[in-house]
Amino acid sequence: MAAREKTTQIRQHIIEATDDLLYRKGFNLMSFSDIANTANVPRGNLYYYFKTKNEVLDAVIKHRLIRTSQMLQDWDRMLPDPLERLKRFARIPVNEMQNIIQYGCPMGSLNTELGKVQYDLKQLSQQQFDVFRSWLVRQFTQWLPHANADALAIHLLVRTQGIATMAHVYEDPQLIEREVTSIDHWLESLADAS
Amino acid sequence: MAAREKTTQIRQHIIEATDDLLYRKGFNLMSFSDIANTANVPRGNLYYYFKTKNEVLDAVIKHRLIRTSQMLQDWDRMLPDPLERLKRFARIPVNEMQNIIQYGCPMGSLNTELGKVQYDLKQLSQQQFDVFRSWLVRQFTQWLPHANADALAIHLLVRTQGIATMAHVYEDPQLIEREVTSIDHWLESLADAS
DNA sequence: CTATATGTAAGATGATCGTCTTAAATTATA
DNA sequence: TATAATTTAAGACGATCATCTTACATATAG
Repeated sequence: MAAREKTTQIRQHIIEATDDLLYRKGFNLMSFSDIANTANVPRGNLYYYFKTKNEVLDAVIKHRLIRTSQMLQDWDRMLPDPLERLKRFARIPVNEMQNIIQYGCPMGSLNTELGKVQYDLKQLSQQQFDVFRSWLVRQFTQWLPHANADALAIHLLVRTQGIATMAHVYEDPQLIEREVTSIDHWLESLADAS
Repeated sequence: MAAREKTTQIRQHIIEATDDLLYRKGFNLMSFSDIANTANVPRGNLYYYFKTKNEVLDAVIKHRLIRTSQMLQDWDRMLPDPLERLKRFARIPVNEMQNIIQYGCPMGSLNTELGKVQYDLKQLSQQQFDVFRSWLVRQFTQWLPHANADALAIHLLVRTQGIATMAHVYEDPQLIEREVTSIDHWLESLADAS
């Protein structure tokens, strides 16, 4: 294999390993040594790929943005109906139940952590929400042209974030089921109202 | 002043200063030196009052529990109607707008932070939610005896936590206003339904 | 007043942090 | 194959962390 290729591959491997580590440990408790161990790269060598810890975070979030965009594109292709797409979004907490109960939402928990002291890094985590927000706005606009699509999108994000936080607090799977069902009913009531 | 009294007073002063610091910095980035500086107590002396950082956290959360209980008792005294009490609860994000936009919810952000790695400390932060949860259940039970009071209480907690998280993400005061109004409408719709 | 308990203040300790240097090993290029 | 560029791997660096010891000051009690 060409060396250039191998380098890119290792870099990608580090990013993906760190993605998981960041979710499970949080940014402040995730050390350079942790990253090196998890990715099976010598600590000194890690510096060759990323000069600072912030650079790793930047790469991980950029990777997340791509992954999310691809997922949403897949949904656009698979699900022709905007309502079905919105319901698919609302089901994320159900599908990711175990992780959410144990670690909360990957986006929400990161933003909450960075937003306190590392204000400069917070805008990075905000971008993760932007991808979902603009996608949700498109779905609502397409579905209900005369509604306030952005307010509806934010409302959905509010409720899913609340579900993740509270499910994490009480480690309660049923809480997720109940609240997601409630979101479904809300979505359906929107159709009736228009 | 008697020495015993003075000691208790200093201890209390440390707790209250740390309460604020914990909220603004988070647990992991709040060092013993930070606590000492904020409370104006020499670092070495701090150890006399609290043997470990976890002990400080324990004291701060116990202090929060008392403060919250007293606040809810005040509401019980001031507001005779359970619906008014629930609306008062829902207005917390409006009253604490600036803090929430800048630092998120003190309870939610702490639980999210501790829940990842320091699982042993997570149950401490969970207690903060228990106080609100049981109080909310009492209000709903009193107001709507035939409803699932716990599910309604959790739903309210979900939405307020979601508001705090998203208002913090987008630093958006209007988001709070809009979502709290939406909660008010939801509460009123419960009265109509029964 | 004296002795004992309580409170204060500074600094030591070892571990770990993010960052950086450097020299050897490997690979690409000519 | 010889030379240059890239990659690897180990360890040094100063800073800061939570924790602990110790010597000293003050207050309490007999």
